[in-house]
Amino acid sequence: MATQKPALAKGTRDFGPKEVQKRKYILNSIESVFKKFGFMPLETPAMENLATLEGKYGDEGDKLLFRILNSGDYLKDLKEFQNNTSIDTTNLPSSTGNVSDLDSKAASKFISEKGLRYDLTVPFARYVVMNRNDITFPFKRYQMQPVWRADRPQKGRYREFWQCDADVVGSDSLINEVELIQIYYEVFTTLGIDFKIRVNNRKILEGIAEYFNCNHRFSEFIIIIDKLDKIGYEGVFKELNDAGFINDSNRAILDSPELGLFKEGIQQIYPTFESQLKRLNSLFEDRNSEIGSHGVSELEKVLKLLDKSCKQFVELDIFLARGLSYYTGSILEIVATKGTLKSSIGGGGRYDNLTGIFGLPNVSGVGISFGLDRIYDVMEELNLFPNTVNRASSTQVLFCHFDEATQEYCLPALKVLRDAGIAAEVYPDVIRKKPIAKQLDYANALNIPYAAIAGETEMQQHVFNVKNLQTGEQTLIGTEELIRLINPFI
RNA sequence: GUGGUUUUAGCUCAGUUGGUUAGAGCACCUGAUUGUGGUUCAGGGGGUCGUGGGUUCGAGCCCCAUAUUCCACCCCA
Repeated sequence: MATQKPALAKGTRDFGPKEVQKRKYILNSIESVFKKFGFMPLETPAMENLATLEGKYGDEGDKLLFRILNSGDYLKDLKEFQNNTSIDTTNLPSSTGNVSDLDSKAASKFISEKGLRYDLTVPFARYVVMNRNDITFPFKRYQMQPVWRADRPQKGRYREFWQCDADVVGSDSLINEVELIQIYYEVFTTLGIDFKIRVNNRKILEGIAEYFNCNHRFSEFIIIIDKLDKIGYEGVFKELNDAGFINDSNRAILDSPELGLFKEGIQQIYPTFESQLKRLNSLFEDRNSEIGSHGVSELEKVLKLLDKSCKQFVELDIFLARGLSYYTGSILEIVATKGTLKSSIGGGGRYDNLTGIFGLPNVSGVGISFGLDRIYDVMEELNLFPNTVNRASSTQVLFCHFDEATQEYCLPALKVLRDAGIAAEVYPDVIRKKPIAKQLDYANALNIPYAAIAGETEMQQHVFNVKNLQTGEQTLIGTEELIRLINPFI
């Protein structure tokens, strides 16, 4: 049989012992903060029905869904369609009943019914609707699981990556926004990451669109406006023009540097959040933009409730438009301020209508997400992992021996150490040639700090020759002393 | 989805205008050293040059296709 060359699927990675150790450190840090704020765990399946996933993430998102081929004879329905029997073809792009007239998107409806989850929020909304009678609202849940996107991999972008989400559904209160920002603050402070939280409100964006008379093509307009800090005023104006947004009714405003005021000017001219929001509000009042004013008052309330230490990391970005199409209120985005990763390491917002799609209207939700893999990349680049998690093995002591007799002599001591809560192991094989050198090599490779060497003489004296592998010091001590050496507090 | 880039030993990478048997460092194994590692010295094993085609007397090098890596755009964690 020909051997095949082992390889990973595109955009996926293995995590060796060291990586897992460090990823768990991040996960544990996040989870403990989630718990402290009263969130409860949830896990959902890797795959969902495509009907659950499709249409929730916009057209771009639909393209990035990983679709699962139906099991069994997955061409069966397609053949039936070809034979034009019982399938309703009215909603399909091709109603000719001819397979060759179908495009891939239409054909996929016949051969794929399930997909891998794209995020954790939509499966959560699905769960809430299905379990509405058993859930006590407001429901606070956290969820830490992998998600999949059929994206082209690049820096900070993978096809399989983990999200750590905390969401509250069934509560309109802006206290939730405040608490979620506090969670961000606590987690990133604990991990030692320099960050800033960019905040905005979807209603402010809608107010801005109204201000420029562009609310008829809201998201398109906002996506262009959002690029202001990237491509500048001229770039935005050109893109708006190319997209046909500029007309006689708004040419004057867009042409004026007032557009620049929003991004380039507003933070300089108005140094505090309060003054920025006030200025924004007066613009909205000029236009009678009720929704814009509403967004301003929501943000004002959130900022008012936020404690000082937290607030210094918050930055108002009135053009921040996160892609997910389901946000209706607050919008949050986290970026690391040091390191080379420019894209966000977390994000979130409020969504009022997500459960409505599944038949449970009037339940408002708000949530945040941590991007585990990007957080890992930032911490790795900036060397932020503590030394204790940089070790692959947690073993403290390796018992080294020369033959069967001395190996057996180690076993009772090994058990005593483990019973005392100390991670310890015995080298499993008996080595005839240079046994100690081999076993010390093993301990070094695994960064094990102590070696307990048992030879003929040690066995007779009921002791071990305990070697500190960092300093090279050796002492002859018994099991009890060995325990105290490793953990003086027992 | 668009554009560019990468792939040669376990790892990181050299490899001249196409020309004998494809190299280095690290790692690994053996010995100097039969109870002591991270230092030194000597020796050793290991590669269908991503894969499949093509051009050529001859291909790691040129051409085509494909996979993959990384990067930018789009979009996003």
